[in-house]
Amino acid sequence: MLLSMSSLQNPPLPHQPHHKNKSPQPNKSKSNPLTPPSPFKETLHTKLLYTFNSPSQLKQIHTHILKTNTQLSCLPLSRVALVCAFSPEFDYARNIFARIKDRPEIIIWNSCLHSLAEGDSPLDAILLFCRLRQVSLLPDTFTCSFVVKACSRLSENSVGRAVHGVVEKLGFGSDLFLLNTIVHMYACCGNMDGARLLFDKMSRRDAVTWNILITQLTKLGGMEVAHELFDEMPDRSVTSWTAMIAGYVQCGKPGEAIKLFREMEEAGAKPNEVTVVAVLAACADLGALDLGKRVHEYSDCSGYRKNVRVCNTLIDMYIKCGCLEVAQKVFNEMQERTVVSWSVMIGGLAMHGRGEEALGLFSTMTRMGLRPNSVTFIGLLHACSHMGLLNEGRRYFASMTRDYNIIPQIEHYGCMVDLLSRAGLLQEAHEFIKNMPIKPNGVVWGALLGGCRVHKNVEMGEEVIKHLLELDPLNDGYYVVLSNIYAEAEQWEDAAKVRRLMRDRGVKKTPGCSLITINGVTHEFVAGDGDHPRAKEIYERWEVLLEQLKPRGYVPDTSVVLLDMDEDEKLNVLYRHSEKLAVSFGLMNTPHGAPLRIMKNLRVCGDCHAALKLISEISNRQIVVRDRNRFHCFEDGSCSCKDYW
DNA sequence: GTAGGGTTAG
Repeated sequence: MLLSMSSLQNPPLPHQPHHKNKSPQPNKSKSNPLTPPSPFKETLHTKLLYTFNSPSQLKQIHTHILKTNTQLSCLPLSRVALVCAFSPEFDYARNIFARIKDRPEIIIWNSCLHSLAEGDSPLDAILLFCRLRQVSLLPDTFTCSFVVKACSRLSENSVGRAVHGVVEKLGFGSDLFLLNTIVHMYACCGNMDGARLLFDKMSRRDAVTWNILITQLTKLGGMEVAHELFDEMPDRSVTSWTAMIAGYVQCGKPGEAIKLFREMEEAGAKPNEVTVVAVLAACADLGALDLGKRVHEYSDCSGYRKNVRVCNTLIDMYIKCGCLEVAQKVFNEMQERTVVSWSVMIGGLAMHGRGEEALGLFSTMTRMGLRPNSVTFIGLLHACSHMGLLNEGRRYFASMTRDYNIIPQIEHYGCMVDLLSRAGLLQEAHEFIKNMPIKPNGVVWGALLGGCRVHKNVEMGEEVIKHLLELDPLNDGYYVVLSNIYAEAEQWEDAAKVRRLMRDRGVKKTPGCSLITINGVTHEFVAGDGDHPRAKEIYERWEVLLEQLKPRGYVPDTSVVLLDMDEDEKLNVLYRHSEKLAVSFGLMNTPHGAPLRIMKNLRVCGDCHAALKLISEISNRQIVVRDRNRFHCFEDGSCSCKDYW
């Protein structure tokens, strides 16, 4: 920061001498009472008053005001301050201000500081503050709060600390508003010790003081300390609850977030728009459709549907809970949409295998003159890779930089590698990675590895795994895919080698786990689950299904089973994959024709995919499965992914 | 005049 601390802390300099020839002489010219108010006067006033950008234009208006004997205070004074603040005409402005009887000068500078602190260059607020100090203008608490705000936005801890010193020196050290702003400033600058020190020292605190500390802690991942403070604070406000809920969502604990939301409801606090956004995000993560729907109704009743962010999160929640049509309905009903609304919808369509519609929405969006951002392109490329839209994907990737000046990030490269790999262009994908201007990460190599499995390229898979094991040697997923590649090539010895490597390194395969919610109760099934209270019934239901599946061409594919065992045992493992158990359970416990919604922690295996397609036909049900990457909507014997996954 | 919110590649 190129700013001298001394300009903040030194005793203020005496007034600089005014330029006499520049000082305005108000009230000298009298307006002629016989002259009718001319339209010119009105126009000049309204037009110039709000359009002047330089001191010379200001002087022109000023002269006019003096000539017409108009009230000086009708000048937009904070604009005068802004225009003159960083020009040699600083004193000219001050001279005008000195003639305004009913308003102390500092108030005018304050409103100027306010807009600078909140605007695009908060640094100017700090510079102006220094200038005011130099000319001995005495700041008030407002002045200080705006400068502190500027420091927060710039993460300028040392300047902030200096301003804090000024605050103490001026005797504002007990102003609660100001101290809250300073606590926030320290926390924003990452100086939690400074924030905590001041917090502990404060003789009075209000909910805002606590909320500031809690919020910043949650942002830094300090959920435990945040929760302690939350428990300790005397008067929790809606913001306190919201900060905690949002914090849990942010750190990947949506279940905790929802637990807290229920506590909040019991405590009788009324969720506001921000709370709703946080809870909906938690519902989206968990696929908690029932609660999501309830929050939706609540938002309707409370008038929160006018809020774009609420709607965007609502759309995202429905998308991630598998209700694409409802999401589209919310999107269509929105009064105002932002680029985020469009991006959410485009990404959502991609996730649901509706690539063409995603592309269509993108073209509607751009036709309407809306500018896509980098996230929009992630959704778009995602749509292309999942539908095998090779040329479209390449075109969009080129277009993002050429037409929109958006520099591709690792995510965009990841999509491109995925696009090429799925399409079978493994060599080109490999070249693409090698030529990337940024270092490829595990996701990028992982996309290529996935392509090697689909297109059964053992050699390339072996090459790719080297990079992956270097980047992330403990990620079980990579070993599993490689082992699958070997198994599919019937290189059993190599598959066994991979399993030994896993064992030696202590890497364990994450067990598959599926969730299904029936009548508000979520049931969890883990692969091979024999412990479920209704395990026997569920297995029996599966056997019945199996007998219906076989005549329709279902042939169990045991190659996906990695374990070293005989064929019968493999079948046993295969038949206890978590999504098969969840579907059997769902069929047993829901009325005919009701759709089944299942959430899975891993990707659906090829065998389950084939089985679920047939089950949707046999049972005449829609089965929506959200796996770790995307949605599969099984209906009438086929899947929305069109088997391209 | 102080605190809190939306989309993101395998």
